[in-house]
Amino acid sequence: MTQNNQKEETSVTDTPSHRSQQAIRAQNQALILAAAEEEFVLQSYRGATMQGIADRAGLPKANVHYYFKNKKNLYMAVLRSIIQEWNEGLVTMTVDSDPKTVIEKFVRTKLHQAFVNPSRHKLFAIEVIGGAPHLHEFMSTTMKEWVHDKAQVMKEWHKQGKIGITDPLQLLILIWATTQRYAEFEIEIVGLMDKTAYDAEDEARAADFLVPFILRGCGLE
Amino acid sequence: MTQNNQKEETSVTDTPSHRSQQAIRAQNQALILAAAEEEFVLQSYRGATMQGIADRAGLPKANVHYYFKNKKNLYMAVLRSIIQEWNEGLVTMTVDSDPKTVIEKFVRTKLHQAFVNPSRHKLFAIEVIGGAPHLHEFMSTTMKEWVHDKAQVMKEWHKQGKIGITDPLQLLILIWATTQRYAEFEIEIVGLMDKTAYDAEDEARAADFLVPFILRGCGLE
DNA sequence: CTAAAACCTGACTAATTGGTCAACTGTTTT
DNA sequence: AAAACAGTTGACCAATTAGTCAGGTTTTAG
Repeated sequence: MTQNNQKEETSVTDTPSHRSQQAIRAQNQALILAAAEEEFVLQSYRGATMQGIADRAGLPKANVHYYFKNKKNLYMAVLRSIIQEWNEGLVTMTVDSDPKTVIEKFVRTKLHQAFVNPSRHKLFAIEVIGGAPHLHEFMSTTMKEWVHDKAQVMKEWHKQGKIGITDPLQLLILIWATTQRYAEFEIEIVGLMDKTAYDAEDEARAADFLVPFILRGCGLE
Repeated sequence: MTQNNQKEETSVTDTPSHRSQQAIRAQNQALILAAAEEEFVLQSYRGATMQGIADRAGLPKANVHYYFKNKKNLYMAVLRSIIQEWNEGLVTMTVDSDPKTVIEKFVRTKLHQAFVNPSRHKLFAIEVIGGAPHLHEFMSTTMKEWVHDKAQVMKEWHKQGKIGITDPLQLLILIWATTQRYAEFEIEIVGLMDKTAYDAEDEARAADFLVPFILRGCGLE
């Protein structure tokens, strides 16, 4: 498509002639962020075009620039919303918690996030695979603290004989890998299942496999 | 960098004044493929530039076009070499095999490949995450056949009570996810270990964790 | 030795695309 | 009501980059 600033489709809800500027801002920003998320996943940073994002959002390109100064800015905004979700998926885990309960909850939470919002996980993965140039700060602060904290707890569990894992970091890596995989490799997995998209039971099927598998792996149950 | 066709660095081995055309072709193609692999991983398809690949290979851009007609062609050539490695990592697995031995071998092989050649795994992952537009054929033929074949074997194992897994596809997904993760998320994992690169023992550490964990998960040992 | 074939490359071009801007419309405030 | 402010947008520009090509050099075959 050539540089073409046509507005092809007004937003889903037919726009009333009077909208508060608050509402306009919020709606348009959300619209653009969602469009950008999809576009960045599909085309990755350099491949995504501002025009493409604008088209997907149903807005002219110049309007996208009005809300997000430039491409990098928009990309960072998308990443920020992903990090926010990551923070919400955290499970409370103390020395006194029951390992089995906590691990099961953690696996189910992460798996649910993966099925509900695969695009975000894909984008996060692409960023990390490409060297995480925009996530260094997050990974070396928030994430590292959380990991070290939880590793400490799990080491204590092991000392108390509650769990058969000596290297908690490896376990965290495994849990992330196995849960997020369903989002990241959606196309492959769905293809191997001879479908074109996950159906309603696939999350449950994955959970029913993963939870007992991981608990057995940890020497629980 | 502006469009600049300078040759900055002759290839590693000081070029003898006489080289057979066979040798020239082989060496340059290999040089370009390796450079392209790195560049495509770091910048992803659209972000990678022919100039960047040429620079990395130490050749002028026009020379890259001489060996690989165009960018897509070069990208496909890189993918083809990745698929080739995938095919080499296959483990023979029949109904009469010992599940424990086979699974351990499979995990170790995949893990080794991940540590030895992380770039390829990263590129493969980026391709799949982005919807596998160039891998459809491979995934719907070679890969699918292999998976269905192995799933059949594992189902038979389960029937004979040799293994505690009812859904072999889920197990394959888990093994791929956990082994390849060390390549794909190298930066994250290395960062969480407070290093800048894997050291000599990291592959062994991962194997020592993964192999028993997965075997326990399968109800073996 | 010579002609053909293969290889090499600097300079150029056409297309794409991030970003700007000035003029405009609609909303809020006083 | 009218000034000030926020949102909208088509048209434009400068930078980047895939791909071409003509004329060169080196290797090979006869």
